[in-house]
Amino acid sequence: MAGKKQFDMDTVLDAAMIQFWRSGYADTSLDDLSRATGLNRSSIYSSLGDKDALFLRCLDRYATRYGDKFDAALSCAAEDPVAAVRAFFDVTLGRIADPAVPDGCLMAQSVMASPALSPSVAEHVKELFGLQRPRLRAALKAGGMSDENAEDFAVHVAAVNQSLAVMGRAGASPEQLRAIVGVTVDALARALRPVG
Amino acid sequence: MAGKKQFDMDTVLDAAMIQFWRSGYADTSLDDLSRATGLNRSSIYSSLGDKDALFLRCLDRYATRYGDKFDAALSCAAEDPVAAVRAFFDVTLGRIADPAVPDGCLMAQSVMASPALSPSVAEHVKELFGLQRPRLRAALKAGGMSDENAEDFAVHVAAVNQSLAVMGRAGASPEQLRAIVGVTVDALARALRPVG
DNA sequence: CACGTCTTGAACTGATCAGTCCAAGATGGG
DNA sequence: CCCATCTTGGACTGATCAGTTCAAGACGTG
Repeated sequence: MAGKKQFDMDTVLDAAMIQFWRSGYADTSLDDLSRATGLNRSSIYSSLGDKDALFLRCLDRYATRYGDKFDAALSCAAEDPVAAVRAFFDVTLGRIADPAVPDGCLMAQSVMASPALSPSVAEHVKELFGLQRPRLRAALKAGGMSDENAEDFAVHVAAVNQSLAVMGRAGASPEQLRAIVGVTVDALARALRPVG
Repeated sequence: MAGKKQFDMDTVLDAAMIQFWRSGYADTSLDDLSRATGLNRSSIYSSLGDKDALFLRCLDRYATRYGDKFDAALSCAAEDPVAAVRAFFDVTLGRIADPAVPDGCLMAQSVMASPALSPSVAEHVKELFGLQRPRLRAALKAGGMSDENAEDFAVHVAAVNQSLAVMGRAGASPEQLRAIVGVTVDALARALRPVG
């Protein structure tokens, strides 16, 4: 049973991340994590640290995985900023539609639950959550938007993107989610047109 | 110490509601509720039922209180739908700015945490949460919007309104929250203008 | 003033929580 | 083949959870 690690770290971290994602920090017990990962409690502690440390690793994993996808979606912003934002939203819509992964958004629900988290974890959550806005602002400026408009649209798009997870968990249909982003994309296209 | 009720029901329900609102269902213990309301555990049980029953009463109280404010804000939609939606958002912005009341939104965070709630409570949360969209749709149609546009804007405005609570809890400034709604209000004004 | 009724406070129950500890045993180097 | 090393499983700890029970005692009625 021992002598060599009996598990694949990536598989285990994915399982833990999905567990936190589905149930949130407060409603995920170490028994849940043990069941989800297939690891015993002492293995979790010796390999991954305590619950807070594991949660932080899952948050970082989530932020990196989807952050990379968001960056890729926005990479064409200089040529076609509207298509870039559309692709940005598609990352979230695709994630919501993916049956292999829970509804909702680990970042959004962690932010909402932040008063119940330990202060250092709550701080980290807000930092990761705050990465979205500058990412969008840079893309919109690269797409030729004025500083002021880019600032406003960046925070608006970040807010709408985040709202998709909440609306999805509330039972909104894919069509309704598309309508939500449609209004924003139309407004962006209008704002980017040379003359108002 | 007894013979007559020692407390005011409205005061107690407000205190319980704010406790759930601040910390969420999972992270509010009966000891927390007892401390917040000033009532003993057995008084809570005899007067208000168990934790789920009390939570449902707090949800209804929240939905009614702010639902009435949203209705009042939208009451001028037939004459000036843009001003009505602006007033609608102002209800939420005012609530976020109110220091007497927690950040966030009891409905939004309960929806996000719904997989951890008992099924019947989760159902009720989604029902209450879903009241926002028809309210907005009716107002926009009264303001002269086409059925299709009213449908799309209703779900968009509901999503953006909900996102304000998340963004506020994540640390967004009042100016950023105003920028988020500004994009939506501008898009609405544009959509309502007689000729595109 | 006496008694039935009802609220209240505190102790209690069994379950579950995060975290610790240690013996059992598998592994790989010598 | 043997032994040091490390993972693993399961038992354990003390704290906290939701919910129950019951005696103490304050009120209103007669």
